[in-house]
Amino acid sequence: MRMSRLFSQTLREAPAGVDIVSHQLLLRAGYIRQLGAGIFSYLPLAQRSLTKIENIIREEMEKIGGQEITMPVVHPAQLWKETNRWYKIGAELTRFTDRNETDMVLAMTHEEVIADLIRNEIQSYKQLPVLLYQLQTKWRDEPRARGGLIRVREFTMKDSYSLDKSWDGLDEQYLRHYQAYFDIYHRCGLDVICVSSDTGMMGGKLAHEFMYLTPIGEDTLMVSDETGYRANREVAIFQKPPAEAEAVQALEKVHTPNTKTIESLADFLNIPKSKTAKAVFIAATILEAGEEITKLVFAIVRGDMDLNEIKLANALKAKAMRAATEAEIEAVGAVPGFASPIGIKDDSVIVVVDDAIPDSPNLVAGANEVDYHYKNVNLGRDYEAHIITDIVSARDGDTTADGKGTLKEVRGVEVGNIFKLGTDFTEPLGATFLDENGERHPVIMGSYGIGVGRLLACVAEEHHDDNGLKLPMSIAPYQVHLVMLPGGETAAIADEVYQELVSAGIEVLYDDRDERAGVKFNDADLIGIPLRLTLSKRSLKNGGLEFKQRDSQESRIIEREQVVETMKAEIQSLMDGIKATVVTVPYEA
RNA sequence: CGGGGCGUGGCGCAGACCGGUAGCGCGCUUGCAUGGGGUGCAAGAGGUCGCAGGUUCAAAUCCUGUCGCCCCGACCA
Repeated sequence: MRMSRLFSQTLREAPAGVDIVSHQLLLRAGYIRQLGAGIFSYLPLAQRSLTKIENIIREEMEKIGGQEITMPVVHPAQLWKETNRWYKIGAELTRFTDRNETDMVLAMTHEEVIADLIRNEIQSYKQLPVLLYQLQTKWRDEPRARGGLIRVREFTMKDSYSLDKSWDGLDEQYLRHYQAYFDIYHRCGLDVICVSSDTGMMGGKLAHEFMYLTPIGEDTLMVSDETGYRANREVAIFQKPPAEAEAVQALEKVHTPNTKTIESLADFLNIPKSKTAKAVFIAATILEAGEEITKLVFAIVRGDMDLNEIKLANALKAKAMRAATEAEIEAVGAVPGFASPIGIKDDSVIVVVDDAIPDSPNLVAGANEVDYHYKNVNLGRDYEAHIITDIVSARDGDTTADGKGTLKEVRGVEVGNIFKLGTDFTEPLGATFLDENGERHPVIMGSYGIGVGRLLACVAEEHHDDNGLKLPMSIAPYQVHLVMLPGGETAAIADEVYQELVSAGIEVLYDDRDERAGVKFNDADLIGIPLRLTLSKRSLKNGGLEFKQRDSQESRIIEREQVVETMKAEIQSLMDGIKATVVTVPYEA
């Protein structure tokens, strides 16, 4: 490609308010342009990289038996109503009606359509297992897009769906995806870790997320170097520091003016926060006898710990949760700031207690009276719990659940996920098959996603320097950047070299513009093609073309006759280097 | 959805408090010079100041509303 014709311009300065490196560089290097919040156009350079990433994904999907299909972006809402997600999912699912006033949705994922497809296409166990995948546009109306391509509303996703007749079959396909995903990321030059995760809106039995570790990541992960434990904080388990054993004391009301927070309470009474009980009020939407109802939930955790809303939602099997309003809290007789389950008569309130509380005697808790708390509050004697389970978040420095290691808190960007869905979608949609004995069973399903644009953004985060991008050979838009510095015969010779390289099947970005050396070198650095050839009067005098890798300071002269062969070898060598990073990763459930 | 910020040529910004000819840098066009890390000189093109109302003799500037974008939080696979 001649740069004089390339539909792309580099920018000296990044647009205002762009502060994530990948976003800045992809904009400045002319890869992407923004249309709206979380909506981007991909210019030729980005498109070429994305296509390469997609092809890597295709290869790895085909390797594990995947067959590519394409499903629609617009779905009749009927399907989503059948699985209940029409009702469960909030505003991130975009709904509209067509000209006949039929409810429609914009695809945010494709489990419904897959299940619909197979309920019509699959009747027999002989047709299973199957693995279907697509690379397709998703629309998710995120509350807040951010970080350039890190979090967008419209994006291309590789989503695959495994279909099996047995749970063992699902396990196998899940495992194959696990390794295939590592291979995909490694081939793109990205190192990731795999963590246990919540199943969220997907439902299902088990899920893992693939995380690129970076401080700009939106997910908090708990990892242990000693034990290899890795989990999203949403679900991370840990060993809770035990409270000191002591005899149960008599309940005692104390005057505690202006102590609405745990900090102020602990300070006022001069006790550690671990001697207090914190009450958090949540309005949870729960399905009861097929009806959605909103219930007030008292979540009780020890004052030195933080409530984990995902764990709480899972404990309640809640569809949705929000902070309760003061009015709702007061309506059941509790007093915000001084609230606790003690003396609450309203039996519609669900009390969920963290499992550290039963072992923590004589806590200080609210007296449901302004400026008063109780001392020596004990679960069982002073109040009852409907549910006792783990509902607090692990934190940096906590002990692993097995007691053998320490948890470290790191940030990550989720570049992929894998879900064991089981029959969550196939059952409601009636996607069944007949087994060897003529018995009908729901197909067992798995769902696996990779965000393609986000992956590119993460690679850009990982591979850059102060001057610009340094994309890995496997996904760089071009393999060689040929820089012609005008003067004498250089343009004519460079034209020939360009043709020779292209004829040899090498992907070349050829800077044929009448620009100064500084402009060309700076643009080349920004765009980040891995190999650079410079052809100038000086290089010719020195015996040929100057060769430099984007990722290196050194350069050397290559005779013109050797250029094609040398480039082939250099490309191969970089590809071999990437290949060496593609390794088997042991699966840890 | 809560909090904060910002909308002025393609990009980055000033002008606004104190209403009166819309300005700077980069980029773009043309010419001359230059020619190995964003070159110099000169001449140009390009903006109904997000949009809609209002106040005023007069609005980029003041007021009201609205739309959009960014950041933090909530939320989210």
